[in-house]
Amino acid sequence: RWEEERYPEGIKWKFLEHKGPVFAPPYEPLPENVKFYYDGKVMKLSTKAEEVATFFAKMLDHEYTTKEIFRKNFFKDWRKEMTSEEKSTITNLSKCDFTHMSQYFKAQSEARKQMSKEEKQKIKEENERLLKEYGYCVMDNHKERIANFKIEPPGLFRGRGNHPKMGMLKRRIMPEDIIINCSKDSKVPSPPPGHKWKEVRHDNKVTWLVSWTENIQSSIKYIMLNPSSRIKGEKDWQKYETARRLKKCVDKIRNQYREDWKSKEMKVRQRAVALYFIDKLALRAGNEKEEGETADTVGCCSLRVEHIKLHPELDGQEYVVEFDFLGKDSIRYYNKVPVEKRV
DNA sequence: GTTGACGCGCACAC
DNA sequence: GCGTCAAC
Repeated sequence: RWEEERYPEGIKWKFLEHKGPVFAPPYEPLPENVKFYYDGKVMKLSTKAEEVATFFAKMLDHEYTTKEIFRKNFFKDWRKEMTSEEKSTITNLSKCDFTHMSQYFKAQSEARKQMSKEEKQKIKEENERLLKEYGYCVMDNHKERIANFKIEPPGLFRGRGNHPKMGMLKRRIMPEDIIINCSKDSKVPSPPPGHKWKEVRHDNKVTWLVSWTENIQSSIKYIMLNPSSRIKGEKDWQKYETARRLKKCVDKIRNQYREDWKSKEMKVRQRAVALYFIDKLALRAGNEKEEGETADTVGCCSLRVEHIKLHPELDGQEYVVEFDFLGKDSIRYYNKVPVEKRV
């Protein structure tokens, strides 16, 4: 049907109406009998400092709370949430004892498992109510399922692999952070009482309903539609169309890069070798990354000398390239590949 | 050079 | 959460 009623170039929809996001539940302070200890002594934390402390307490069993970078980043961000009094007392993370808090959360999760049928049913019904109210939108005469209408609660950033920002505080997203996208002729969702949206825009050249900027990488997060939606299905179909078009010209591309290996220009030869490896090994392209902002991972075009060994001969094979690098998600790629001499 | 808008897949809790 | 790619 997307072939029947296609939009002009770049237009994604004509009408869009939705109820906005569901925010993370507010922080509930710990019961008085759950204690935090500093340097062996009980210490009552302010609500803000306590909330961030609970994030750490919930992760206590994970290995990364022992990692230097994680602890350093966490402590720095935690201190920002403290009162000046707390700040002057709590100066060493190693003197902080979260074990009682941790035990409390374990007991809570046990209690949740032991909930009665009625209590579980109540939660289920509440979830269904939220889904019914916020889980759908109307896009061009169709009611569509939204993929992620709940905004993630605050917590500690982990990241994959050896991430320089692990342990940093992912702050709570507020209505004031939120950009609402909908059509001019739709009913604009209302922010929670006493709050305002950052912005309401009407951009039908994009598919998202809600966006905000996350504080770790300053990257934009979106609320978008479910794969069952027209907009996602159409895009998915186009992707396979691209693959089918590639099938028609892949032989030509392969011949071309083999020709380019012989070029006088080094740039052209390099590009041709990169393309060859992407083709042969299905490597990712490998964009440049900002050092210190992300884990040190690479793809084909960002490989460095230390990731490659060239063997004129190895295990009875000639011209072997040995790859050893951390790729996407810091997953190790290790491979020994015999190639043509010219490569 | 930077950033906005996506698609993908793993880990984890339920 | 992490990558790509095109638009800015």
